[in-house]
Amino acid sequence: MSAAPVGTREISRHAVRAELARVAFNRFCLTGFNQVTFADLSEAAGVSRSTFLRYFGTKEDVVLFVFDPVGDVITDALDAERANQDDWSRLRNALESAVKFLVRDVQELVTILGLIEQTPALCARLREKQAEWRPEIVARLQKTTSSTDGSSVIATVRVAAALEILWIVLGQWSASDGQEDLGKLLDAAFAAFSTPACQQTDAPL
Amino acid sequence: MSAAPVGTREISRHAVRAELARVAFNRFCLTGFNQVTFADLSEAAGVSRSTFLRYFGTKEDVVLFVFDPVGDVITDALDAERANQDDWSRLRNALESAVKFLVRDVQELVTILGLIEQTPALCARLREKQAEWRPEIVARLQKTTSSTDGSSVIATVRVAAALEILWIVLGQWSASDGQEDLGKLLDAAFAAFSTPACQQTDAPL
DNA sequence: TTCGCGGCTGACACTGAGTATCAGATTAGA
DNA sequence: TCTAATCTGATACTCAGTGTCAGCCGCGAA
Repeated sequence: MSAAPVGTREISRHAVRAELARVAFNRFCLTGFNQVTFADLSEAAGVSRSTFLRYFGTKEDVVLFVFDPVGDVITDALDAERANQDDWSRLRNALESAVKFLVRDVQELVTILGLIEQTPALCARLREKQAEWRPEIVARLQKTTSSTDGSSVIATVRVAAALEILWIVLGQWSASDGQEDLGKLLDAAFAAFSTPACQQTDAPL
Repeated sequence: MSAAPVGTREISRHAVRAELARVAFNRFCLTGFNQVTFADLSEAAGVSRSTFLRYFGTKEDVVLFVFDPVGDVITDALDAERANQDDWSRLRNALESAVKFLVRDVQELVTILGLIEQTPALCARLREKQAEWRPEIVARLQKTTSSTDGSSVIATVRVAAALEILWIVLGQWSASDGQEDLGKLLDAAFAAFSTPACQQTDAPL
């Protein structure tokens, strides 16, 4: 599914990319995203500025390229779901797949999320990626649904809401230093739609 | 509430800003946002590049500054709501205030939304503004609520979902060239949360 | 009216992101 | 081993955005 490196060239490229990102990430955390230039990064990594820029189109991508597969992860998980569940359950479970994919090293993810949170440019770019994922996810959510309607406002809104939950939950989780259980956080977040929406805003939990 | 120009200096500044934006907007629509440079804009407007940049910090703001008051409009509308309504109703009505504020000239707004839609940089910046509004809106939504809980996941999710609806509805509306009724579109969008969330994704409408 | 002050303007210089090109080194694969 | 594709570093370029500075304009006080 997600760009399995097949040729030796691809393997090499993938490895170099990871190493460059690793070196750069330390600099970003140390000095701050905006303060670090491509000249700094290339020097620290021991390659030319040209080469560094060839691996990452923009400075934001140096940090955010790890999120690229998330869109596919969600759509695939949505397909794997048994279709006789309601939209919210399917989305919740798809989101669980997404966070499972992201949480390989807890400490690393917490650090990345912290860096993103305090850097508006990174937040913005991440939102862009999120917007790119949405159409495909909407299509998959509707595909297994009986009637395929042309105007899919409802599905679009639900997917958009679910993707918002993804970042809200990850924010909560990283604020707790990765201690809280992501499954429970997802449940608590989705409760915003299942609870009777009375003026009582708080979760029973 | 929203920056009423008081001194003569403020009035002048406001007027110049509007005129510069007007001239620039034509260029953007004609040539495309990314193709137009500040040099082009300043020449077209008859001022120096320095002056133009003093009125708008970034090229994105030349287009998007009209959305700046929306955050305040929503929070104010939320306060004005009778508190004995449920969260979704209050948010829906607050959003109606927002779209009413935005729709002064239908054709103009449709054009702006079209320009934004086909320019990733503008989408991203608009999302940033949206994220800036959120905390204050969440606070207002909870303020009039009986128990003020510290962890406000539910309220945050609901506000995030509502703000997503804002752009989804505006997108739908501008796709119909401003023909469709925004109130009905809002209702249809919020139905994503009120309908029983069965696998039937489509709106009864 | 004249003076002085604060803000506006244009000109200029500068940093840094991102694009494009090119010659030479390297490597995959026949 | 040979060839062609690819990678690399160097260089030059455009443009966004920041900062500075001297001159100008309008406004209030003397």
